[in-house]
Amino acid sequence: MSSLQPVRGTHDLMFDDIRRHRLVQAKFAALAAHYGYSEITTPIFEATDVFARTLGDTTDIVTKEMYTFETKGGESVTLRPEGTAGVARAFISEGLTQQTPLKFFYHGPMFRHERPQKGRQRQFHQIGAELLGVPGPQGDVEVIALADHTLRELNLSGHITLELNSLGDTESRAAYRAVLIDFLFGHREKLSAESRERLEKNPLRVLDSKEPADKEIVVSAPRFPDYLNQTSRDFFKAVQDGLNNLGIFFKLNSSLVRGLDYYSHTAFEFTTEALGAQGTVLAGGRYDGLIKQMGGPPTAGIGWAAGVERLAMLLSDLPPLPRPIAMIPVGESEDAIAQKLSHRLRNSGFNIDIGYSGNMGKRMKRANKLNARVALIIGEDEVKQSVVTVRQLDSGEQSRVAMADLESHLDLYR
RNA sequence: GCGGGUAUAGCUCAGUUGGUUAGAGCAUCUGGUUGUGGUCCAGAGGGUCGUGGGUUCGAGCCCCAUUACUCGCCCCA
Repeated sequence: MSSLQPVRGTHDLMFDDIRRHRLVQAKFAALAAHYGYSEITTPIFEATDVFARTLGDTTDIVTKEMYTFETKGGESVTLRPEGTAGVARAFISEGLTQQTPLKFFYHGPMFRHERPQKGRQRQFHQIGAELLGVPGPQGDVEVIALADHTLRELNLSGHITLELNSLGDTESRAAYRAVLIDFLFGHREKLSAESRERLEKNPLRVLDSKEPADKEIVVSAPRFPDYLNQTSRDFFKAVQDGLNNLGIFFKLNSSLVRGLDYYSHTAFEFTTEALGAQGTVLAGGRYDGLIKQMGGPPTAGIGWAAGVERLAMLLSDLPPLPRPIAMIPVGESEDAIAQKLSHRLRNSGFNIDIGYSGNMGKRMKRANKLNARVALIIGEDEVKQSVVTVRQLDSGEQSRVAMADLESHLDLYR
């Protein structure tokens, strides 16, 4: 056991792990393109303000989880803890504000300095989609449909449920916040220490406290839906109708609160029981105020992000790896011709594995381990007659094929 | 940041009340087969028992510290 470890909360991804990640990315990328979204890659770090000013001064992400450092020029930069702020920044700095509606999707690493846990790492990966400049509920419906479709495409919809809530517009939220604070203050003494702190920083969070004592109080708390104004109510209704129209099932959850400050109206989470404490697999919402807050023109926005590690853990079987054709020179004198033949076959689209050294037995073992379908054996005899011995590894049958005819003979295994 | 659990071979794990030279399976390598893999047989290599200290005649085992992993809290994808 080596003492050389990757930095806490980071992981090397290889073999099946990275294949799972690729599968998630590839299926999502294909589907997003199908919905008319185009890919965007924003920098992995941004000026610290991009995150600090938008995510909310009181959120844990900003107060204690950001990887922030100073550049040689004295500028404060931060490794991105999430994807939306960067896309919003690009929207403004690339002068795209006249080109709405815009539909973007992305994938890539994110960084948060938290205590690692199952499904939670300091460097982790997200896929996400953002729809900019669509203020109406059809935007919410489309974005949620893309999320739902992505999960279905990954065969995960079975053990995942969609939870839905509305945080209302600014006016509704302010109104509710006021009565909620009022109510909670009345029960201040009975609240848990954590919730008393939440009361100061982010009162809505008290609603999904897991403390039994808190839960008891929360049951009789004023309910968010009752404080939505007519506009917010109509909007939420339209989103629900839209989802019903598409046959997408959801569960209303009035205590669902998104962590980041920039959300309004629709908030949603796809959750599972299968990942312990990290049940949220995909989450998002509407953020109509964000672009303006960052200095752009008022622009509606809605989007979501999903944790690739969490999705990857839920995937069942990976598709099998392609079976290569093993090129096996019998001795050193056949190396050159084997290499030349491999090159020719690779150029015609065949998947060729050529062992780098070892006697024939070793190379056959390697071919077997790689699950090769066919071995191409080239020895002195074969070279003399310009043929190759083609051995089917599953059946053990073998025959000789003229080198010139190899491509057409192997066509089955392309 | 707070709490619980774990740490023995490349991997998964045994290791009795503290007692000789720390084991198994899988994997790797060699040979049986110098032009034929998978199965089989025989053999080999591989360990500062996470790290540092302590108790003891004696520590993989007990105690303390520390690090990593892991699960939960907080928070979040």
